[in-house]
Amino acid sequence: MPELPEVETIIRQLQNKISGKKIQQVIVKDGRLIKNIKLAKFKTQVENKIIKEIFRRGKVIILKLSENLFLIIHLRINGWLALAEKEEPYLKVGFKFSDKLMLQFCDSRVLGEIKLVDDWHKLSIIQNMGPEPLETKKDDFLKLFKDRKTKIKPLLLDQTFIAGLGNIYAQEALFCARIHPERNANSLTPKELVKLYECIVKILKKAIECKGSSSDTYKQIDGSKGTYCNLHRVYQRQGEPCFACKNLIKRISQGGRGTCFCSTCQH
DNA sequence: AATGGGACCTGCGCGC
DNA sequence: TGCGCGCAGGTCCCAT
Repeated sequence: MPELPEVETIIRQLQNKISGKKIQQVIVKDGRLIKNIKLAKFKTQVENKIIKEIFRRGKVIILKLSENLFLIIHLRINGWLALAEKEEPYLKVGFKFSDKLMLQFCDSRVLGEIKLVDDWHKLSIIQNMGPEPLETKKDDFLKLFKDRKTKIKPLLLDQTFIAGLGNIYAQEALFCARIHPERNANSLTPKELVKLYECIVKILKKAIECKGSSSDTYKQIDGSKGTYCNLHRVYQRQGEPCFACKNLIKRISQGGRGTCFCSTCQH
């Protein structure tokens, strides 16, 4: 799934490759992804605009265009971006430049989102979003957990609590910190929270270094894979031996989503 | 505030 | 071999 490290990888690569380019033509293969604006208007508004800046907030990709327009891209579960001349499989919306390269939003499940807004700060997903884990100091991180009674794993997935973690990195961080995913957040000791903080930072940085996890459809913009999936310790490893203790990794369902963990190592 | 469910979607793997 | 079912999960929305 595209989570913080995958989205960070994408925006860094886009910054190098498409900053300053003019979008000559918008190609829409599936209009369902375009959410807040009529198709025809979307095309006329985006065509001939210049890409001024590329950044992200949480998992949201934001392209600042000329004339103060913002193109908002959310890959959700299965989306990926490609930069190529040739049409990729599952191409849904393409942005063609004058050199024939095309930024391609591909999505096999059609759950992704594209919006065009004049102020990205006003988007509700942005307004409700919790802090960036890599820009949060340890003490501020610890304060977030005060009075939170919910279970720790679903809490880490909650983007209004902390931004950017998804099902892969939440599970990996909990294993790294040796914390059981069903623990109530307010039962964690300061020592455990510090460990969790350090694990989240360490894992996200390492995953960015590896250019993300290509467990599913995610790829880099040139089509190559991210290699952090080779370092997964629990995600999708149910029934396989724990790398630390050899006991079998378990899988439970929390809030409708799978959680893999080691019941021996994580308490 | 917490929790659970459904909706959005389609590809894939499984059982029969 | 082929069909149908259920699962995968990010986010939003509604109900309890």
